[in-house]
Amino acid sequence: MRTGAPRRRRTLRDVADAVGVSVNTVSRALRGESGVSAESRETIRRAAERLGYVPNVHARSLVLGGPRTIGLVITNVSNPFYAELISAIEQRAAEEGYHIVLFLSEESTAREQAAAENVIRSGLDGVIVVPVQGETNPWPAVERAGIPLVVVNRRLDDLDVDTVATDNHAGAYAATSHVIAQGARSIVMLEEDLPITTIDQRIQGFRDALVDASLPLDDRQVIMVPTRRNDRAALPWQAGDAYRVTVDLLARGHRPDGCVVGNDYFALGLYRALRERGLRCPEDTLVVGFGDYPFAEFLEPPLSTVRLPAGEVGRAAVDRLMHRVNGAEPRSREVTLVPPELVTRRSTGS
Amino acid sequence: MRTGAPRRRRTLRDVADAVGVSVNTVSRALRGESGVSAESRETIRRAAERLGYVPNVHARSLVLGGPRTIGLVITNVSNPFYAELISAIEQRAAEEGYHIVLFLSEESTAREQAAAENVIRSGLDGVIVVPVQGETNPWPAVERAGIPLVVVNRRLDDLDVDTVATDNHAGAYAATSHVIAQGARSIVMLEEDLPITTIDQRIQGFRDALVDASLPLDDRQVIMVPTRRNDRAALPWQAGDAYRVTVDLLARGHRPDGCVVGNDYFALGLYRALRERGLRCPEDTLVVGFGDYPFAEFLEPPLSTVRLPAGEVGRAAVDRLMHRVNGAEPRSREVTLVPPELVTRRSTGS
DNA sequence: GTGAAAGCGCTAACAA
DNA sequence: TTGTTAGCGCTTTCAC
Repeated sequence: MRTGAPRRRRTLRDVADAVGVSVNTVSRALRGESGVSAESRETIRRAAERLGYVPNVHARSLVLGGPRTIGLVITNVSNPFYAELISAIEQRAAEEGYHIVLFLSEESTAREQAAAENVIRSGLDGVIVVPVQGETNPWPAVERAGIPLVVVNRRLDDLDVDTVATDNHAGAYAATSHVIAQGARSIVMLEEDLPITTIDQRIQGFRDALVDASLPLDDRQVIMVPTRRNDRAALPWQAGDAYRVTVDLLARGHRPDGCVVGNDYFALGLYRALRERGLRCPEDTLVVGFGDYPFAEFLEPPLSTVRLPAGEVGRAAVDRLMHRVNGAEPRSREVTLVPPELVTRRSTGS
Repeated sequence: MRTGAPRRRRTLRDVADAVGVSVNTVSRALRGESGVSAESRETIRRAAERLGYVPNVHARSLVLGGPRTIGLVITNVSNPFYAELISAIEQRAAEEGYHIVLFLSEESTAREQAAAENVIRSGLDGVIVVPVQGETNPWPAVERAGIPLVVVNRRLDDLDVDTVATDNHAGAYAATSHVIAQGARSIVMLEEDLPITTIDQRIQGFRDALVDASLPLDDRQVIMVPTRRNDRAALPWQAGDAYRVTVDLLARGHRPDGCVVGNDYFALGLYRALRERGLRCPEDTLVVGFGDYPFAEFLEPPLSTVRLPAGEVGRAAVDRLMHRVNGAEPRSREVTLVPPELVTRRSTGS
């Protein structure tokens, strides 16, 4: 039980006064610099301890230059893609001597807005962001505040900004072409119902592959799985929602012989729905996922999927940001597109 | 192509001199405060822009008090448990007005050491850490530097420190008792070969459950899956390694009728090994996992598993840390144990 | 070995 | 509306 007013934080001055030496001496003593008698050093140390002296980082940073810090604004950590992305970014940034301040937007524009404000207020040296792409776009303001920005994994078309992303169109095109090559003719695509460029581009890749193969294209072939990202932080519902959508599809009499799904969680739900209807994969329906999540290879049947280059994307984003943080040309925005890789397994008959 | 020496960073002073007003006026103009004529404001803005003036955060922080920041040192983001933990911690910390600086140790003592040094150097307000528990333990030094510390998910027995963890013993005990209740008599446990308390305690829980059920206990019932965390950041090898270990086990003629595995990835490998041998789950062998990873419910058969309270643990850790950061009793360490929850599904015959 | 003084770049009181 | 004066808490000359 401590009493009294929440007293002012102790400073070097307080310690100095208590011991009866100068501020300078205390500073050097506490930092272990030479040029202080062993005796006074001890006295000072003890006084500091007793008073509960804690150095003021901001004052020190002002003189010495504080740690360099970049913000990382991610929508969701539970997505294995982002997990790998974070890991790569943290590692590369650490190599460059930068700290990472993590903000989670959870696909909410409000939280994204708050993150952007914090980035500006804290004056971070730069920021890497996976934008929510909702009604609002707080990132131009960050650019205007002079904070270098790199957008990752999604495109911000209304903002002329450095971007590093997966080539989702190519990924979806390759996946779709693959199931066509394996004999599928009636193909559906399942995508999460999020208004983001990532998904737009995948849908386009799907369509282009069908068209290029001279297969008929019907809008109903692209099925949107309602998103729930706004409700929950984690994503465990993804498999369940894909399951329900697929059950519904099958109940209406559809019998696709090929399925391209927007992420590997969806494939889990799809597998279950197919099993329950007595449909076999790959005999009756080929399935290809997106992400190559750690479980994909161990499903029954092992899941063909588009492996996303999360590590590469992350490292490229840091490199790009470092470039600008270190004062390189203020105006030369570029878009880096990293190609994904199709991994074929038994779910597509390989 | 820019020439000349890497010139000093611009300050308010520079802008003020350029325009011919006082530093103060520039400050207020740039911050959009009232009490500056629209005219000079524009002039000042333009001059600042032209000179490439960027405010010095450290100086501002010194005056205003910078953002409060806590460090979060995690071993691995690819583990869904940690993903949820990070999410919960970030959210709760944000509510309290704190930023999160993320350090990834990847189960490497070297990186953990570096993280600890950075925490001290940066003078963070506090730190939440999942310790590596290797040869070295850099955390006492952090405590000594006066930085409040909360250990999460593992116990640091040689350090008297606030700890928030899952009750792993209880989880393993419950899981094991459950498969016993479901009829298993010859039970094995698969655990990752990491020298951490988490795993020690689970093994103990497993043993205690067997003993309490008067079942024979043999050291070979606990099978260690070699870890590879030191090589790779992500964890996609976990399923594969568990697979190999299980194949080996079955090849040696063992036929356990119950398996308790240390994480749900292991269950994936186990499932495959059983399938290949023509063993059925749950008919021939009951399986229970740890983690309730997002895919667990959608495996075939759906996986019984111990759901870990990652969110609760994370929030409790932040609360505990806030307590100390806000200057509460310096010496009253406590260990909070959050109970996990057994989720029974068809893999144990439910 | 120690202290006095200056200054890091900014904001805030108070004058003018 | 603007400028002057004081710090914020620390490190760093440079005397003594």
